[in-house]
Order: sequence, then C-alpha cells, then structure tokens
Amino acid sequence: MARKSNTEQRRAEIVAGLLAAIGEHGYDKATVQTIAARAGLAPGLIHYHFKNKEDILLALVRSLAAVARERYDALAASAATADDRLKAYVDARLALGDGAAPHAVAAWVVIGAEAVRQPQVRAVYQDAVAAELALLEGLLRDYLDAHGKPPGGAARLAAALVAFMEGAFQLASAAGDVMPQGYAAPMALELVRRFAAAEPDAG
Amino acid sequence: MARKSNTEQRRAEIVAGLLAAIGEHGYDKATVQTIAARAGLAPGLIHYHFKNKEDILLALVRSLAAVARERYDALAASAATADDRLKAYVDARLALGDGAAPHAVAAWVVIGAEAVRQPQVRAVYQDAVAAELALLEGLLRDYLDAHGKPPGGAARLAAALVAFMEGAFQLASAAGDVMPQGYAAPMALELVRRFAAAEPDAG
Amino acid sequence: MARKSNTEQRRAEIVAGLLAAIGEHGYDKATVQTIAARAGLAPGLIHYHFKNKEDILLALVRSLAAVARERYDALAASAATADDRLKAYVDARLALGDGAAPHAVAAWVVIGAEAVRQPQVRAVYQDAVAAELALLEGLLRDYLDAHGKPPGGAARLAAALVAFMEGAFQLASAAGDVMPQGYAAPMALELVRRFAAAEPDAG
Amino acid sequence: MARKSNTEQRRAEIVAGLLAAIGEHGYDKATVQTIAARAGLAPGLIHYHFKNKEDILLALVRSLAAVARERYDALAASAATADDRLKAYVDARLALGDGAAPHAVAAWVVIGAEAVRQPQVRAVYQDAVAAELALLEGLLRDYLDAHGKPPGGAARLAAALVAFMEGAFQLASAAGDVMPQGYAAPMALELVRRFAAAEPDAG
DNA sequence: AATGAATGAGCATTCATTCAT
DNA sequence: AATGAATGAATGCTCATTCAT
Repeated sequence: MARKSNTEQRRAEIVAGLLAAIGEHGYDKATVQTIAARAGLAPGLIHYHFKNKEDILLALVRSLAAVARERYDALAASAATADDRLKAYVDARLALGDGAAPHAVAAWVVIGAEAVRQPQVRAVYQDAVAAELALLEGLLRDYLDAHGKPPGGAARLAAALVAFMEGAFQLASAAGDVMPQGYAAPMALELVRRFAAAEPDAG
Repeated sequence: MARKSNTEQRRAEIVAGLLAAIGEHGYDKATVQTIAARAGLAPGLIHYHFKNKEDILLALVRSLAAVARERYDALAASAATADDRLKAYVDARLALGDGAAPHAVAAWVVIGAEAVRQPQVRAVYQDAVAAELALLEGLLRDYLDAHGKPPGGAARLAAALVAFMEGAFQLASAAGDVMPQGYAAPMALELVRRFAAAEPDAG
Repeated sequence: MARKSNTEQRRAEIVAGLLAAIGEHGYDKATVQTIAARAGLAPGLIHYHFKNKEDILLALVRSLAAVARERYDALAASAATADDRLKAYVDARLALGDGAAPHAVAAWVVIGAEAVRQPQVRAVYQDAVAAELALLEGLLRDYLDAHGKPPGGAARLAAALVAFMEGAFQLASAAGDVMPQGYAAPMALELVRRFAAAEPDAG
Repeated sequence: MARKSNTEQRRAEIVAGLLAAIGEHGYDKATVQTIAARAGLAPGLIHYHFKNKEDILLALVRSLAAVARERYDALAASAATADDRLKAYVDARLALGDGAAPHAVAAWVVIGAEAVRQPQVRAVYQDAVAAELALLEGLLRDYLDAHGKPPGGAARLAAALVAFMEGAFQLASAAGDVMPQGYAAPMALELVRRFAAAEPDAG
C-alpha cells in the first residue's frame, strides 16, 4: 500500500464541517463550498469522500445520534437507581438543548425539517426516534416499577416526552427568547413524577 | 374608482398557493413558479403583490396563526367551564396535528425550520409562540383555580405543553410511523390533570 | 394576453445556436453557455424554453430531418421520371455532404454518435433513418420498375445506400482529406445503375 | 536492470480498459476512474503511463486498426484467388460489424465522432482510413483484373465501400433495429460484382 | 393588474490531472 | 511503479427577481 487511506478521518472532518455550517447559517447556506471551507478542504474533495450532499447529512444524523447515546451512557454509568438513570437521561438530552451543544441542537432541528421532505433522511431520523422511544420506555418502566406502579403507561409517556424534547429543541432554536429560562429539564422530570404519582399502585 | 382593487383576494390566493406547495413538496420545491401554478396565477404577478418570497411566508405564518385562533374560538364558544375550555384548546390544536389539516401541520413545521434561519420569519414565529403561551397560560390558570390549586405553575406548564405540541407536529410530519397512534391529545390532557393533581391545594 | 409568446421563435434560435456551436467545435464544446452566446441570449433563458440540453438536441434532429425532406421535395418538384427523382434525392442528400451545409453534416455526425449512448436521441435518430429507408425504397422500386426490373431488391439496396450516405457524412467530417474529391453523389447513382443493370428483367 | 519494466503491458491493459468502458457506456462515461476500474488499476497510474486521456484514445485507434488488419491477414492467408481475398476482406470487416466484436464496433463509432473534433484523433483516424482505402483499392484492382476489366474504377469504388462500411458500423450501433438483418456483407460483395459486371472489358 | 419572457448569480456535481507518499 | 487523495475549473440546471409589453 503506497498510500494510507485517511477516508474515515476526512469523512469525519466533512461531517463536522456540515455541522458547523448548519449551526451558523442553516441548511440552505450549508453549501458544498461552505462545508469545504469549514472543514478546510478543497470543494472537489467533498464528493471524493461522499457520493452527494444528502449522504453527508445522513452521516451527520448518525453521528449526532451516536453522540447523544454516548452522552447518556456516560452520565448513566454512575447512576445506581431507576430515578438516577431517568435523571441522567433527561440531563443528557436537555443539557443538549440548553447550551451544551447549541450547534448540535440547531442541526438536529434542521435534520427534522429535512426529514419531512427527503425520504432517506426521514428513514434515518425515524430510526433515531424509534431508538429514543425504546430507550426511554425502558427507563420509564423501571421508574414506574421502582415506585410500585404498573408499567402500562410507559409507552405513551415515552412518546409524550420524546415529542416534548423535539419541541423543546425546536423552540430553543427558533423561539428561545419567549420561552421561560431553563424550564425544559425540570419540567420533564416533574411531568414524569406527577404522572407516576397519579398512577394507581400496582396490585 | 374605475376599478376595484382585488389585491387582498390575490394575496390570499398566493398564500394559499404557498400552503399547497409546501404541503405537497416542502419548502424547497415551493418555488415562485410552483406557488403561482397552485394559485392559478402568472408567475410575474407574485412579485406584484408581494415584495419577495419571504413576505409570502410571513403572511402564511400569520394566516395559520389566525386560523388556529379561530378554531379554538369556535370550539370554546360552547365551553362552559375551565375544564371544557382546556379540552377545546387541546382538541383545536392537536386535531390539527392528527389529520384535520395535515398540509397546515407540514407547513407549520417548515415555518419552524425557516424560523431558525430567517430573522423575520423568526420574529413572526416568536409572536405566534408568545401568543400561544399567553393563551394557554390563561387557560391553565383558570383550570388550576377551578380545581382549588395555586396558579403558580401555569407558566412553566404552558411552556411544556407548547413544546410538546410543537414536537408532536414535527414527529407527525417526519416520524409518524414510529409514534403510537393518537397519543397526542389524550396525553396532553392527562399531563395537565396529573400535574394539577400533584399540586398542593391553594391556601 | 398582456404579452405575446415568442417561444417558438426563441426555440428556433436556440436550436440554431446549437447547430452553430456543434458545427464549430463539436458537441462537447456545445455547452449551454456557448449555445446561448451563439443565439445571443442569456444562459438562463435556454432552460426556460427547453427542459434540458438533450431536448435541444432532439429538436435539432427533427429540424435537420425536416430540412432534408424539404430539400428533396424542392428538387423533386421538377422531376418527371423515376430516374429524375432518384437523381434529385441523391443530389439533395449528398449535396448536403459535399459543401452545401457542412455545419449540418457535422451536426448530423455528432447526432449519430449521441444516438449510440442517449436512448431518446437514438429513438428520434432511428425514426429519421426509418423514414429515409422508406423514402429511398419507394424511389428504388419506381426506378427498377421503370427499367423493367423486379422490385425485390429495393429494400436491401436502400439499406446499403443509407449506410453509404451515413458513412459519407462521417468521412466528409473526419477524413475529408483522404477521400477522393466528389466521389459520393456520382458513385451513389452509379451503384444503383449497375445494381439494376445486373438484375434479370421482370417476367 | 533491477526491475523489468512492465510499461507495455500496463499500456495495453489501460487501452483494453478504455475499450471496455466505451463499449459499455460510451465515451462520456469513459472517465479515467472508469478506465482504471476496468483495467483493475489505480487511477493515478493511468497518467503515469499516458500523458493524457487523448493519448489513450490514440493508442486505442491504432490497436483497433492493427486488430482489423490482423483479422484480414488471418482470413486472407487461405485465400487463393482475388475473389477469395475480397471475400475475406468483407468478412473480416463486416463480421466486426455484425456481432463478432460489438464493443470494438461501438468504440470505432465513438472514435469517428471524436475524430470530428479532436485534431490528433482525426490524424490517426485518417491514417487508418487511408490504409483501408489503399488495401481495398489493391484488392479491387486485382479483382477487376482477374475478371478482365480495367482497374480504373478501383479507387472510387474503394472509397464508396469504405463509406458503406463506416455507415454500416454507425447504423449497427445506433439504428440496428430499423435496418434489415444481415444486409451488410452480402450487399458489399453484390455491389462489387455488379459494378464489375457493368464495366466494359479491358481492351 | 396582468403576463410571461428575461436575467444572472448560485448550486451540486463531475472529472482530467497532479502530487505526496 | 504504484497508490489514492487532492485540486479546481467547468458543466447543466434552478430560481428569485425584474421588466417590457
């Protein structure tokens, strides 16, 4: 092998370039030229490592989903109880919404909009949402169980929380000024607590 | 006046054309040519009645907000109690999400995405969100009061519900297949009920 | 109608622009910019009047075929006998090859090459070839009949002559220097005469 | 010499790669990347062995001409008479047109089209045509002589046959569906026979 | 008011060629 | 000799906006 492949690194750089471009100016302005400039690469190189622009976006979706999963895993590592794990989840997700990674949040909102129109993006976005639903439903089952409640409402509560989080990301990106400060994480936990509290005890 | 101005009607037709175009193919494909075709007008006429494309979108935001307000007003007209009015609100909003006007929902999601990047769209979008927060907070105050609870939590609960609704619209448009059927309206009401139930009685 | 359509004229100008561009530099250099420049139009206007570049080429194929047909019709108008009509045909076609319209010949050769790869061009090219075969076969039948010969060989002789003409165009465009001067039209007639002469008389 | 040069073999592989690429998708799609892929080589290696893409095409022209010559030589080896040699020639050439080597025919048609625009390709193409004219004229002189006819018409008849062959290749590649089946080789021989038959006997 | 042609900047993508390794 | 990443100019095409009629 006369020359070592650096494709994986370049692909990561390009995905980071797209993230930066989206975070600053939205997807419309995230042109191939801009992505290349952010990544410090020649424009032609983009299509050497990716078939087309949509492919870069798909890679970004997967990257963001992986990062989000890792963030929860890291926080959950030191969580001993179901309550702690739920709190770790909410912190991992809505810290992402509050300021830890505003570029990532903006990018996720853009991805959601692209998912409406681009079938391939939609497929990957749905996978991410489905994974989130499954993860959260598990956490809620454990939570309800730990509090002596039947786990029957976990699925719909998980759906509601996922919707709440997606909406919180959207509003943080587009209407942050009119929303109360720091409502998201506390309210998410509070809604779960009160939902559980009103549930009849398991027989 | 030799000739009656039909500007208002034309503007309404153009806004409807944009709604139709977005509902079918997303904002990218909502070109001026497409909008004109949907409205049955000549392309050149668009810029006679609107300064630019963004202006049409702004008019659409205001139009959708007005329609939403009217829908609530209509349903609330026959509501006698605070409980009824809250239910009317949830039905008015999340019927919009479930199937009553999928084009409008898709358009609202697109508007949310544009609000991330276009400052003027953002301003009008924020106005709509603020109006929604105010309306909902009032309803929640009345609801809590009617149930003998202090109204202190209404603001943050309203914020949470608005986020939940925005997220429900987004997920209905881009991930409908993986969400539970018909979870949105019932869960919205349930979350309010349980939130109130866990609130200590007002002194 | 506030403004009269000039689409047909513009389309003709654009087709002429393509013919000029091909005639000078071949299809590769016949870029949309070049076509527009030859036609004296703005580049964006090309795609207002044609869906894409291939569509312009298709229009050119049809245009060249129509011109060729008209040229034969004009010459054949004063032809009284089968011999005269055959001569009119050969003159109409191979005058096109000798110098009457070298741009058109070059364009026809380019079209033949594009027909190899682009299915739509191929379809229109085949139509033109089929029309040419049919026209020529009819002329040859009349010719053979007028000379007391059976018309059975007309189809294959027509095929051979069409091949000869296509090859003559090709060689005139790409190897004119090594071919004998003015061989094409006389040889075409001579081959027909001798083919007929060797045919047994009709019974 | 520590290491034996394999340049000649690599060049041949690259030329074969170009032939394969053209045969499958035409010259447009015969990119350097595709050629390399067909040849099983790294893209960068192409320009190590050839100065540029045109050079590969030139090598291909020479290669096809050489192969054609060899095919005739092989068939002519067992031909005893002028008639047999002429038949060998026609079979060698138009078997190439009928199905023996459709990739080569397609490539030859592409070369003819490139010869229209690229001067260097044109020069080599002309050499090949000139060689063909000379070979065929010699065969026709012998043929006429063997039949007691004066050889004066051989040059123009050779030109006509070369044009016929080029046209037959073109039509086989782009209009095969509308041409009669298997007309080419028989008609070529028939035209020569009847041309000779109508020639007055040599004095 | 209305029409529809015209403009031209901007886009994603392709590709022959170069070059560091 | 060989590799494969890198370059950057060029292409077809789109589209918001303008303008003569």
